[in-house]
Amino acid sequence: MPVLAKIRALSNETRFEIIKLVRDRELEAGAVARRFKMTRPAVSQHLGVLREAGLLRERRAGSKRLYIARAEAFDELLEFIEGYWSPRLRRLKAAAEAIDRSKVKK
Amino acid sequence: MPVLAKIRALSNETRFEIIKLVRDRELEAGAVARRFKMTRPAVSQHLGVLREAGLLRERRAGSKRLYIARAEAFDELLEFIEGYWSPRLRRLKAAAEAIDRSKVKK
DNA sequence: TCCTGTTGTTAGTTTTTTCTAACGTAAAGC
DNA sequence: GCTTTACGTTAGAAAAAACTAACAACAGGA
Repeated sequence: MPVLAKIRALSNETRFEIIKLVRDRELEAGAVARRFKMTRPAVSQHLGVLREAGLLRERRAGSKRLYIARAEAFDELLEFIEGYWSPRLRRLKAAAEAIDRSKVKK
Repeated sequence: MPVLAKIRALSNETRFEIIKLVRDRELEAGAVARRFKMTRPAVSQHLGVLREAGLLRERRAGSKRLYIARAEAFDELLEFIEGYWSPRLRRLKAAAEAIDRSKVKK
């Protein structure tokens, strides 16, 4: 599942809030829906988008469906940003050290 | 500048690619535009969205405009995800240790 | 079996985003 | 001053996303 799909899924305010709700506890679909002003089917679709992007894990218990954030997804996001950013940090650090060396030579 | 605005800005494929282009070097607007199939004004608008969200720094040099990724923005993104995720990790770790202790007692 | 509670799915509308085409601005070179 | 180069901005069309209303599925009792 590509990283961009995860970012896209998080880019909607409702979904962004849902993710906060299910960070460290399972919550049933209805309980999630009750937190928002919009209709329950609308929230259900948002849950579908988050699940499709791999950000949510769905578990069925009787007629209920329980949702919770998927650890792997957030690790992947973290690694992506670190991977994107750290090469630049290394480059800046190397540049700073090169400047230091030239100052010492003077 | 809120984190959600940054995520929204990154959620578009073109903008996602632009950010990669200007990670560790300044690039003029035209050079960025030439990399994409769409018209130059369209890319200019994308640059505007990224700048507005705080992901890009704009510098004027004569009639040219140079863009490069803003370090602070990505640090903020990194901190946000870490801040969102680490409490859960702590909780899971504590739970695992509690189980270990109960096993030892047995 | 019939009814209720819990949920997803689909059709269709509204809203938002993305794009192009045309125009405006400002610096640089002649 | 005139022209060219390098851009941004605006208006409006096209495409995508988000929503509601109506319907379908399915488990769990009475």
